[in-house]
Amino acid sequence: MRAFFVFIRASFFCPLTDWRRIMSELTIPYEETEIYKVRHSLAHIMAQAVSELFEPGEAKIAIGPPIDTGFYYDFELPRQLTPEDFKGIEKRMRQIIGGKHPFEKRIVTAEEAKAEFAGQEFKIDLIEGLEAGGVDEYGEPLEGDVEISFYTHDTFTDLCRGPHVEHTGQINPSAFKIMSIAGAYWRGDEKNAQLQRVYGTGWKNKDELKAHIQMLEEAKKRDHRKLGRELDLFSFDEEVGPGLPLWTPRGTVIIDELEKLAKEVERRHGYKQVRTPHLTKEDLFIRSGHLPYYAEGMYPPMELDGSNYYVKPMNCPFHHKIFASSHRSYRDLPLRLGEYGTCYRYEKSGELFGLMRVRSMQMNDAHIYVSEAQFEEEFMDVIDIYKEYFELFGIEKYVMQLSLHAADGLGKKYVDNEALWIKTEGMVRQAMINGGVPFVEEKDEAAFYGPKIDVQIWSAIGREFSLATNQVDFAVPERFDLTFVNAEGEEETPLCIHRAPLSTHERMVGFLIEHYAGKFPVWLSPEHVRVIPITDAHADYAKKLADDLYNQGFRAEADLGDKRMNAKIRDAQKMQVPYMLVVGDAEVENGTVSLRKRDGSQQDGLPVAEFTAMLKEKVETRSPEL
RNA sequence: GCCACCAUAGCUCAGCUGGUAGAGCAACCGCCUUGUAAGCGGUAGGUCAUCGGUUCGACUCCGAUUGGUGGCUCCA
Repeated sequence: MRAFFVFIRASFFCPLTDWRRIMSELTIPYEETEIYKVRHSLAHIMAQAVSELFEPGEAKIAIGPPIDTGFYYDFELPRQLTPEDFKGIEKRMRQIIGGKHPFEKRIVTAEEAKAEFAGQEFKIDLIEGLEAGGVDEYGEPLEGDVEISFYTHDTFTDLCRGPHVEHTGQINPSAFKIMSIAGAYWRGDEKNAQLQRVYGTGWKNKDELKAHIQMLEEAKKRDHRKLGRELDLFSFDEEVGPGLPLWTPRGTVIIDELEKLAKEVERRHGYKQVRTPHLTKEDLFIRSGHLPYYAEGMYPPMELDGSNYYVKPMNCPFHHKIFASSHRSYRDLPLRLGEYGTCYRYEKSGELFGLMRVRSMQMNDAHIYVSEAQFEEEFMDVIDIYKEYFELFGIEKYVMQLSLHAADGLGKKYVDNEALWIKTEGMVRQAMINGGVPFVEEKDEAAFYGPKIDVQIWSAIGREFSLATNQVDFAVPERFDLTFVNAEGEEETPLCIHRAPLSTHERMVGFLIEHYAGKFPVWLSPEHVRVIPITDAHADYAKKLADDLYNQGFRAEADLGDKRMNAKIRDAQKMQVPYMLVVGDAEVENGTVSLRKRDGSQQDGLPVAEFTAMLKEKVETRSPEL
C-alpha cells in the first residue's frame, strides 16, 4: 500500500493517466527504479556531510527517505542550519561521490544495531520499533519477518533497508541540489521533538536537474497568490485578519459564475436551495458532535443572554434541522438540500495558504438524506456531478481517495461505532467499484461522522489539497433523531451524504487560477471584452460598442484612457482579457471591429453582430475554446 | 500551533561595514492622435510593518508583536 501510494505522489506533475499507464505497462514500483536508489543514496551522503559539520556524536540522525523529486534527511543538531551551509554540504557530498565508495549491506541483530547506534536516540527508537512490533519508520506495521540491516558507505553507516546504488560513483555529482530546510516532527507527531529537515533534489543528469528547477520557477508564475494580485482578483488585509480573503469585483465575478453553474447543475439533479444562519447556540453543535469532535477547528464562543453562540464551521446541523422541521416520508427521499453557506474555521495560523486554506469559506454544500437502499445510486450521482465538473474544467490531474477511519481514533476524532464504520466504508468502496471509478484508500483521513471520497489535487507549488468531497454520515442523523416513515409505515433513520463537488469557492477559485494560469475560459473571465479605440476620434464608437455589449449582459469595458493603443492592448493582455476589440477609422466607417484574442490571433473587419453571436455562444456553452 | 526565514511607495526591487531613503511600473496632470504587448514630459506618493531597547545618532544592531514564506501538523 505504502509503495503504491508513494508512487502516486511521485508523479504529481504528470497527468493522472501517466501513472496509471506506467503502473500497468511497466509495473516497476518507484522503489525499484534506479533514480530511487540514487536519491536514497544521496540522502545517506547528505547525512554524512551534515554530520561532519559537527563533533562526532553531536549530530543526531533520524530518517532520510527518497521522495517524489529528491530526498530529505531529518536531524537534531547543536545549531540551526542555514542556507549558507548548503554550498559546503554540497561540496562535501561531491567529494564523497567522487570517492566511489561502495554501499555495503550488513544484516545485524537488534543488540548489534543498538550498540552501533548508542547515543543516537532516534535510531534506537527505530530499532526498538523493528524489534518489538515490526513497525516501520512511519509507525506502520511491517509484514513478514523483519530483518535489521545496515548500509555503510565511506565512514557513514545507517540503519536502512535499502536499496542503494552499488557505489557513490554511480551518482551524477552535478545532478543534485540542496533545496531547503524545514521543521518536521519525529515520526510526524506534533507531540514529539521537532527536527531539522533538509530537502534535496536529485536526478539522473544535469539536464533533468535544470528542467526540474525551471519547472519550479514556471510553477511559481502560476501560483494563485501571485496571479490573484496581478489579475486583481482578491486580497488580504492585515487589519481584517489572516485567512480572511477580500474578493474584488473581478474575483467576485468568478465566484458568481461558479455559483450559477452549480445551481444549474443541482437543479437538474433535483436539489433544493436553502438558507441558514451563520450563528447558533452551542446546543446545536453539542448535538451534532462538532463540539465533542471538532472543537479545535471552531472559533471560540461568544456569550449572549447567558448562552454560548458559535459561528458555524459547517452547514450540516442546520440542514438536519430543516429535515426535522417537517414529518418526512420515504416519498420525500432523496431530499437534497443545497446551500453555499459561509463557514468559519479556526485553522492554525501556519496552515493558512492563500485561497487554498482560509478561515472564512463558502462551501459548495448540500446534504442529501437517503434510505440505505437509495445510498449507492445517490452517492454515485454525486460522483457523476464531480465528473461533469472536471470535464468542463478540463481537470485531469487528480486522485480519488477513499478516506477511512483509524481504530485508535475511535471516540476521539471519530464517532465511536466501529461496526458502522466498517459497514459504511464497505458501502462506499463497493459503490465506487460498481461504478468503475478508480480510487486509492487512505486510513485515518475520514470525517468524524463517516468515510468519504476526497478528490486530491495539487497546487502549483506541489502542495496537496482535497478539492471536492463526498461524505457518508451514518452517525449524525441519529443524534438529531431524524426519521422518515418508510413504505411499511415504520420510522427509519436516513443516511446523510455531505457533498461539495466544487469544494469551497475559495479553494476552487484558487485551484482554477493555477489550473488555467490566469487564462480563464471566456465564461469565467472577469472581463469578456475590452474595446480599444485607436485615437480619441474613435472613443464614442468604442464607448457605444462597450455599452451595447454590457447591456446585452456581457462584461465589456472601453479603455478611454490617454494611453496609446499599443499600451492599452498590453494592459488588456496582462489582465488576460480574452477578447480585445480594436476600433479605428475603418471600423467606425463599416460598423465592424478588429478582434484580437488573448492568444494574439487577429481578425479584421468583423461585423459587430458576428462578434456578438460568437461571444454569446462561447459564454452560454461555457466553451473551453477561445 | 511548531521550526526556520522574510517585511523599504499600490506593485517589483536598490540602499556598502549604523550618519533619518531611491529606481522602474502603476496613479494623477499635460503634450502627442497613434493600426494589434510599453510614445514623451511633469506631479504626487514612504514615521523604511508595529512597539520597545542599544547608541550622540537606527531602514541598518537586539528583543517582542503583527503579517507573510518554506516545511511539519492539520484540512474544503
